[in-house]
Amino acid sequence: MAVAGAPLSRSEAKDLTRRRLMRAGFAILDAEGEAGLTTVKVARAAGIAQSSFYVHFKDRQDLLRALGEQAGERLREAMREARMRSGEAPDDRERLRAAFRLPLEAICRHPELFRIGLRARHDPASPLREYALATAAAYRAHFVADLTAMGFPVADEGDRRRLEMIADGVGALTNAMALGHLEGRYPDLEEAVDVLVTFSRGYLRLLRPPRRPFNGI
Amino acid sequence: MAVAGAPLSRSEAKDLTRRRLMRAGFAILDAEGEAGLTTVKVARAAGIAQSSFYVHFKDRQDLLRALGEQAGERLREAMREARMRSGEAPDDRERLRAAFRLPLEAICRHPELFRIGLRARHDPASPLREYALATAAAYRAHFVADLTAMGFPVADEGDRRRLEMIADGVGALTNAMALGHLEGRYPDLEEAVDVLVTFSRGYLRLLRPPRRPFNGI
DNA sequence: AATTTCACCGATAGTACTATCGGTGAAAAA
DNA sequence: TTTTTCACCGATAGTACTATCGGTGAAATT
Repeated sequence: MAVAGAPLSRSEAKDLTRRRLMRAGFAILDAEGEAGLTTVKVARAAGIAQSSFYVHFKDRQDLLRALGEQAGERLREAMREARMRSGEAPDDRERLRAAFRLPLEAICRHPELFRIGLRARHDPASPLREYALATAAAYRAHFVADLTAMGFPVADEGDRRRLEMIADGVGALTNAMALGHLEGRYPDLEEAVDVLVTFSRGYLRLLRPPRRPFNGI
Repeated sequence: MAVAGAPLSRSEAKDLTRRRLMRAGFAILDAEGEAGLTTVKVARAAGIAQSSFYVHFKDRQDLLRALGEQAGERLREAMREARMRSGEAPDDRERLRAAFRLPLEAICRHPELFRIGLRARHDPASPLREYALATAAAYRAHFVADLTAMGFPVADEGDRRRLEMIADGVGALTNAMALGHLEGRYPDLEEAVDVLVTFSRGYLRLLRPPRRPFNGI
């Protein structure tokens, strides 16, 4: 807690208020869904008048847009970092587990962003939808890159599509395991990693010898 | 088209109107999401006055409840039927493919119910949520039963949970493939079946010899 | 034939929210 | 010090929707 009232400049104070609005927006979105996010609620939660909301955002849609953008950025950043770190594992077996564990941990570190994205992805009316789809696409691209680096055959259009489908499947599996963990059904994250490894044995049979050093899945 | 005005009894006419409201409700829910479903729109689409909506449903929530219930019933029924039919295949290989193909086809026969359920499942404020969760649970139970029948080891609590997790994963994979197909990314459903078979090779290694005749996955 | 029932209608009260406007005081600029 | 800027406020017009009410006519019942 602050010792005394900090001497904030005007722009610093405004920035702080905006951040409070964003934080309140995420909390409401997670707890009550998109329909529950009103200018009245978000302003009250941030400690300002409803009308002052419009000092920071053009309208309600503008806030949703900003929330979607930030959520997408943060999740992609977390996923990117997880991918970087999966290369640090000592051996192939641990590297494979890390390639599954780190994204799961990244998701569990931001459960509200994950849930919000999952919801928005399927809602045709959501302004957040485009960001949710972009995040899902980035996730898929991440797995496609990993599998390609590991020597997954991509000779023709059919191979290419199969690769996309498998990457899509790995994403869906990861989401399902993360959701089960967040909902308390799968208390041990390591068991979730086990299951992902089990499924992966199916498609890893398709690999050719790697072209360049193993860097992920 | 009807040759002339059918001589409907009063209760038949009322039933018809109610069905029109339900049909309109599904269409709006699919196209615009839950927030887009208003008594004004659904009544207009069904060709009655907004106030007459309340002759058929207690309130807006009551309609959503009825829609959720019916969507869940229909999807579960379609899935149950698919499961029955997967036993008809000539050999083990075809039986496995049928166990993946038939649920996919069942989903693709009711794309709007599938999308509505997918959305509601993640929305904390949705009255449809309970039905979506029930459908997902039934789906999981279906796969659990199949795997158990095939000889999946269930010695302790850990085995049991792993089985649940794998069933959960198979459901997530099926949904992902169905969604990709409905969105036009995976035009050939047979390729989606291929991918599901590929993933299944991972967990089928865990099987013990089947206790009773193969009846599914 | 007389009476009752009821699906439907238009009108409207009530509610919740969005977005705008003019005013205020303290920070920032002059 | 004087002037300007601007984040914030309360008030409120406007919008969209929910749910109720009394009335109506044709079907159903008597």
